[in-house]
Amino acid sequence: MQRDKDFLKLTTVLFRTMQHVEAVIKQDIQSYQLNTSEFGALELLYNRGAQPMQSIASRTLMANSSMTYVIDKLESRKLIYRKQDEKDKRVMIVDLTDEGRTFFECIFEHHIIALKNLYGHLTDEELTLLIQTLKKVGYKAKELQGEKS
Amino acid sequence: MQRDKDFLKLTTVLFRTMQHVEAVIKQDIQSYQLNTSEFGALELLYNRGAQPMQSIASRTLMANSSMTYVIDKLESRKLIYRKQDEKDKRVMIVDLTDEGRTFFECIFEHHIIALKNLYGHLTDEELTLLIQTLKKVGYKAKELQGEKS
DNA sequence: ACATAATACTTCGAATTCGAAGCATTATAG
DNA sequence: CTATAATGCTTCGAATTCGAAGTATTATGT
Repeated sequence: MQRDKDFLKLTTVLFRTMQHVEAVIKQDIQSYQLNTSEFGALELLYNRGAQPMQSIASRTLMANSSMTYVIDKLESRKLIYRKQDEKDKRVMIVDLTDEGRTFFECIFEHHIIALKNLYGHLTDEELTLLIQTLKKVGYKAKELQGEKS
Repeated sequence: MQRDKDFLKLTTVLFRTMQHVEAVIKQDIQSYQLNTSEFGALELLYNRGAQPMQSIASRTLMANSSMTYVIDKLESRKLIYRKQDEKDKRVMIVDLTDEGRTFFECIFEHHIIALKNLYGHLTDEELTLLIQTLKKVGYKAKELQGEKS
């Protein structure tokens, strides 16, 4: 059946494309001495303000335990800081330092240029439709995730 | 600029979707006691026959050193075997054992069903266009990869 | 109010991936 | 033909990620 073959094809193309896209983005982000997880955390804090660990982890789709590792590294570079929540002492609030904010603003412009190089050849229609269809696949995948065998 | 925002959006959607898709596919493949790298190697050997290490690594987009690790594990389970190339003694040829071939045939059908659940709600047009546009992005990313900052 | 459960984060050990260095073999330059 | 370079694979150590267990705090049921 042709459709079955297309499903296999899509899987292959998805993995291959992601591999290459990740490499390009990683290369860009590495030039700022960050990895993608660290960049993701900074971006989130920059755009949405201070967050509990938990919320950073869930929004960046990482395990809590991994987030501790990522935040530790950013904290040791003074780009962010932790403070205990006043109301709930279990919660650690993470926020950008002034240094971290300045740093992120500086690299973000460069990052946009890298994305333009990567996606700039797509037409508006391709771009819109790609986002839309990927979302559709993503929703279904997320839906399937919760289930058991 | 709207297009810049769409580039950011595409990046987010791409990573999020991949995260979920990978989780679903990993979940399926894990039920056969394999991980995606192992599955990828088996699939390649099944579809294209015996291969040198090198060629498995490059086709699955993995580092040679990682491939040694993956092939070691599959070999210890007797699903594949290594043999030295006659003509060039540096080269190790990898091939499925009979047991490995039977095993892969058995799991492959199940795998297709998992993919149907994942992608089955896409129309033919969406499927075709998604593959096509992803390829376009992938080619560009691959092209950019070779370059230096 | 108190025992129990739930929650938030961290620590720990394991798995997977990579790059650099090492080893053996083959190709190449002179 | 021989020294040197290139190639193919493996070994090693480091980085990153996860899940399970541990700790501290808060919420809940009775």
